[in-house]
Amino acid sequence: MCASFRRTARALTSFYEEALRPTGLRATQLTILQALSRAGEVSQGRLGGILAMDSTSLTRTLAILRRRGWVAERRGKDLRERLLRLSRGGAAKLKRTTPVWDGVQARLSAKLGERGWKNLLRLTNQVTDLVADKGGAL
Amino acid sequence: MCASFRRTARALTSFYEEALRPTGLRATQLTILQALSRAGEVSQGRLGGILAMDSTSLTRTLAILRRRGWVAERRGKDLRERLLRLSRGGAAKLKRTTPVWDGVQARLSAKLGERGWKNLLRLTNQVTDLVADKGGAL
DNA sequence: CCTAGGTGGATGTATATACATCTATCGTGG
DNA sequence: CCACGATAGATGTATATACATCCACCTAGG
Repeated sequence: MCASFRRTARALTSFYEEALRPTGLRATQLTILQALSRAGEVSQGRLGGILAMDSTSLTRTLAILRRRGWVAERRGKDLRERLLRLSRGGAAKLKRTTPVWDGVQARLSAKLGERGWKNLLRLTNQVTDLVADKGGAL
Repeated sequence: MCASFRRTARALTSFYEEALRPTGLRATQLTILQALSRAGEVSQGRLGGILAMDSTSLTRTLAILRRRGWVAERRGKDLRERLLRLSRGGAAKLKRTTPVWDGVQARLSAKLGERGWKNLLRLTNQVTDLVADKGGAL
């Protein structure tokens, strides 16, 4: 099951990234911008929870996104925390990229069918919840 | 969809690797040994096709597996090709690891149900086939 | 106030993965 | 046989990702 999911994730990533290439955003980076757009200002740890990802893994990816000016961070009352949010430039980038992303999804959705698409999203989220303790749907 | 699959793949990988840790095999490495066990002697490019993975990405992972003595390679008639196969040590390692792997899968299968499990495998393979040109079910 | 244990991230290290590019080799038309 | 375009991997570079460990900071008990 793990191998099947990893394999499909590779295939899907390749499919999405081919379309996203002209935008200069990697699939993972777009995902983070989308998550921040929905979540508002969140700590790095909380973002890791949302993405079912080790929060320390985010340190490097976020460094890239900050360098490019798409993500801003500040200290909260708890000085250990990094509160992350989409910067103005990040919001603009996300807005410009969304049509491309919609296009890929539409092409895939056409192959899977509306019902298959929704079913698959539901199932993958269910599996994530089953094996990850912390949750918070993407 | 890409983000959902990547997210679930991360969660599943973490779930499997926690169980596999005592064996010293990473999930990806186990997958390659299993693939070689089923496929017999194959070229690197063919293995990449089976795993829906860029064949040049395999160069590094295979180097690790060869260093550990689990995978053997030889030149074929076509001197550009690397023909890969499970070494004797690799077969032994795979055999020792399989019970652990079975255990994880059983635990997950118990949560998903036999029917849900098979359904999910079928769907993921279907998606892979839809977005990847080359195939060959895992 | 002060200390002890806990928590949020940063950093070191290892693996996973892709793509562009390079090299060796292959097969074919001349 | 030979030059040329095609193919299999190797290599350079960048990102994605995890875990162990470290440091700073927090919180609660004394």
